[in-house]
Amino acid sequence: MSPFLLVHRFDLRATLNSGQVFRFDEQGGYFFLRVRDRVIRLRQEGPRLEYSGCDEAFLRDFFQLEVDLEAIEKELSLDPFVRKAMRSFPGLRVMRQDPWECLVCFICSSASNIPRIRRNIEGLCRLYGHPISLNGYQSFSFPEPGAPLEEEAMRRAGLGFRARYLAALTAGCHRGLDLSGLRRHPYEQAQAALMQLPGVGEKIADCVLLFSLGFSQAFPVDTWIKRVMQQNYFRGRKVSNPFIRQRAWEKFGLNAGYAQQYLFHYARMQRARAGNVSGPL
DNA sequence: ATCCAGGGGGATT
DNA sequence: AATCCCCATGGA
Repeated sequence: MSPFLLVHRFDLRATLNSGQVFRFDEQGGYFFLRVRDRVIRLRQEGPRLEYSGCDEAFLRDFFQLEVDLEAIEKELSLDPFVRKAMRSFPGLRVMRQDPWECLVCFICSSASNIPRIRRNIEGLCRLYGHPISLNGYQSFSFPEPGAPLEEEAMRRAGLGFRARYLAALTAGCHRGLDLSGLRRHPYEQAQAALMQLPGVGEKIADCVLLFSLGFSQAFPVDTWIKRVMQQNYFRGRKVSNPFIRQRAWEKFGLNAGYAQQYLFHYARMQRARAGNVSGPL
């Protein structure tokens, strides 16, 4: 019998499916999630979150279970559209991932789509990780920060032009960058530091800032968010990403990242209902 | 600021 | 089967 944790306002399925993580599967009623060098098995029934492969402290941190979503909803509910999105997925949480893993995964996500991102990341783990397993579920660990990522091998694994970025990331002087240390910097500085890395522009930097470094004001603008923002806050006009981010901060302030996550998931779920399950990221 | 390469997948014809 | 479309980054 696995241990369990009582959770409040947490929706495991919505959270995992909200585009923050790629390394998970559902099998036999369980989610199998891979984080760094371990497999974690999870199942939620109402407030009961059953887990194995990790401890309770890990889950509380990883899924940010202490964050008061009700307070965030109260603030964001001034906006009717975000309120609707929030109420559709009340337990969707912004996670706190390992910064290195998050960075590499989102470099892989560049100009791609979810099925391919997942394949590419699995390929990386197969190349540079080691076998890991839990309860018969087998997988590979995530490459360590010092792994000798090699462009040609990654190209053969289907990473495309992202292979060059990843190779440069480990080959260059970038290895000295203390990712976790960025947490203590102001948002703009942390973002600028990430954007110095190969293959990291504004959007991917914001993903890393929001999903792994605790910057709740980060507002990654991808095409889905762009569409939603233009429709709802610019009367359908085409506007540049800087304007979108500016409007997001005016409307959502430090909760912009949460607003982004609900809007993104809501938009994708609506699209899924219309027929297309796996959209671009 | 604007245009475009780049690469593979999905949708469309 | 050929063609169009998509997309974050980076460089012109």
